[in-house]
Amino acid sequence: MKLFNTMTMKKEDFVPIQDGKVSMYACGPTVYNLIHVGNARPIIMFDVLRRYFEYRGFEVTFVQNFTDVDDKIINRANEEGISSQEVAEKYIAEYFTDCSGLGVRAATIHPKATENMSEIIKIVEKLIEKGYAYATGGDVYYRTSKFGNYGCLSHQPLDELQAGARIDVADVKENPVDFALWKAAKPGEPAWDSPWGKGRPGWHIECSAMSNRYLGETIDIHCGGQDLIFPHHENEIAQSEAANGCRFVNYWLHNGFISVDNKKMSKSLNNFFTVRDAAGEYGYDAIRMFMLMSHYRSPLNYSGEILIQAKNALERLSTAKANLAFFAQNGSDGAMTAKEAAFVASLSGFRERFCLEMDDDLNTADAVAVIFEMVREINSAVSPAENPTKALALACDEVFSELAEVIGLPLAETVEDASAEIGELIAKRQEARRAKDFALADKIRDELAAQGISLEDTPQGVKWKRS
RNA sequence: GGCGCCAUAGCCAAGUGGUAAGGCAGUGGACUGCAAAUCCGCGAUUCCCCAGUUCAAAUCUGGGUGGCGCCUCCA
Repeated sequence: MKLFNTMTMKKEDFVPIQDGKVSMYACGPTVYNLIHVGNARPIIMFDVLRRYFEYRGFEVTFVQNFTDVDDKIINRANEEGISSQEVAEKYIAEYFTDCSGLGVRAATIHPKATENMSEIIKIVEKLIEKGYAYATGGDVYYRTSKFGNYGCLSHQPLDELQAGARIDVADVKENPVDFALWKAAKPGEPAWDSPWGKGRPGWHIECSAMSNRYLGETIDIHCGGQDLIFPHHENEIAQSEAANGCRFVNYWLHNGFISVDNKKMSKSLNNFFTVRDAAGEYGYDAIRMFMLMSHYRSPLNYSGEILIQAKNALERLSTAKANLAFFAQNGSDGAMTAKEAAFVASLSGFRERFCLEMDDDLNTADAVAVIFEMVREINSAVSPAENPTKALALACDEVFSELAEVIGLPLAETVEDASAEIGELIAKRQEARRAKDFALADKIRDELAAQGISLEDTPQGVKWKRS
């Protein structure tokens, strides 16, 4: 499997540290708000990566943290007159609600910054001991000039960063690029005891601490959005590698941005759409499909129109799935015909192509295309005209479901039994059709449509579904 | 100023040297009482522009144009 590594700017063959195992760390949300569609991209795409590794037989340990102490959380808490912890708990719950809707599985471990204070303090102490950090007035800063590789991930030399860095008035830092590891407590803020007095961790140290604690000194994959490359991931490298004296991460993966009218979707530009709102209008499934239909590193422009396109595309796949479920129940009995068996055998070609695409830096756009091509053939083979066996429908569904599950394709659930009331209306309409009373038949169809139930007349009888 | 990304049909989007996947929308046909769904067919002589390398370029090189991102919290 090849993955594009931001560190080397190349697609590289993935070689795990331990055979058959993958350790992954993703920077999770700062929990002070509902997530927006841009935030959803890494959440969805790295969920796909994790699923694909598992599909290929790897045992994956996936850690995603919650940043539950931060300026923004504190501000929010002050606005609402509740504690930071209450804000964090509320938005962690909201986060899981959205993830669940998006078909994103919970990580193996979801650690919180506030539950890792002793780990954080330990690393800061180690950095001070080794000369990579200095304490001043209750704050602790990282000494970037001491870390020779600073800038390696963002491919920016330290002097260029210095030229561009903001310099605060009366800054206590040795170098404008130095960043806070520990911040002295201000009145009214949540604070923890430390060797430097009461305070709280800086913005970057928690990820180094939690990655180290739950996954070890060197991990296989660290992922996140491209905007985390600098400074967040750069700083994590500086912290972890200086503290441990070894490589921090083997593969750095970064997703492209979602934009709106070609401007990056972001909270600061206030041009964002929350996942909650977008899902309310188009459905969570449309959001996931929207992401799956392009490559994770490509820029992607968000619009209502494109979510509708994604929703319609998904509908085609759901219809196919429902068709298979129908024939699994209503197909003919007995073993598959020779022709059917040959068709089922041919489906393995789609599975192979799907894997080739996924192996190529997680090309979900092509993987989805492979599924569409497979579905077209399945629709031909498992159609009323072919009088398919139940066995064929089941065999096709097995392959289809297998591939759909790998990328978490959100397919609508299958046939449910019609309620007595609906069944009666369908029967009444069939009677009218037999009597050539099409006006009545159409009237009943319209009535059902008004209830969100659409009918299809097939040689095998009437099929219905909720639209 | 430094670093980097993007430009493919009406819309979305793969493809990074061998002659343009897939989806949405549209449209013609089959099927249907009519629909819906499905299936079959149709749509880029061409991949922002110009020059170059090559037997061969959307793909490589150079130069332009347009758009975006990071360098400050940000997925």
